[in-house]
Amino acid sequence: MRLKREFYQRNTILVARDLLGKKLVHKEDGIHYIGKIVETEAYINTEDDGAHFNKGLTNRTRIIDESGGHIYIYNIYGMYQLFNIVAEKKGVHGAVLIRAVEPIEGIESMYINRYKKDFSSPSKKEIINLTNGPAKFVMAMDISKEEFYGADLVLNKRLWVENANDLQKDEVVRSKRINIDYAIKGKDYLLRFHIKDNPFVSK
DNA sequence: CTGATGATGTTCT
DNA sequence: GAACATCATCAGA
Repeated sequence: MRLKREFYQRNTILVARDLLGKKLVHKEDGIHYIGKIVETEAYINTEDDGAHFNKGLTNRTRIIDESGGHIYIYNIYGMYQLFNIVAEKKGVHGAVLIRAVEPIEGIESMYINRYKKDFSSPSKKEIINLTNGPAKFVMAMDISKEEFYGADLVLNKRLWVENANDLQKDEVVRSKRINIDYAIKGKDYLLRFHIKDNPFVSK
């Protein structure tokens, strides 16, 4: 079952935590990419200098105003795209960055997308490196800004999040977010969540 | 294994 | 013109 609107239209921090263990699905030309979400970060509001939208929306961030379940993808460092899920009700601003997934299905295609070579005798290191970072899994699962900026995970035919059983409380680790040293208010907020001991969590 | 560095271009000031 | 929610690669231990 895909997650419904109600899941996304909640407090951003709860959405970030509860996305752990759920499965991101992208269907494309007969290829079925599935990745289990193992690491997320919440970006909240005007009290959070780390959030792109803390001083109001711009053309880049306009979709954050939409209801929870929409997709916010943006370019970073000229060459990468990062994947976020909008949270909260329409008009309330919050988003969850997906930082890493564990490959479940479509691994062979992910391998070709990442390394541009045939899938034969891959090393364990190469498999871990497929999806253990926010730009890496986007490349592996062939998700693009052009195609999915503003898409709705509740309704979209080719991209959604599949429900899964809740994790045990002791499987979830909460910590500070990564690479937002520039944020004055928000740098030390504990808004990063990951699955304990999962090898695909980013370094 | 670790840490340092360069790539690269959109967005915002 | 600067900043940037990153990654691949390389040098050194």
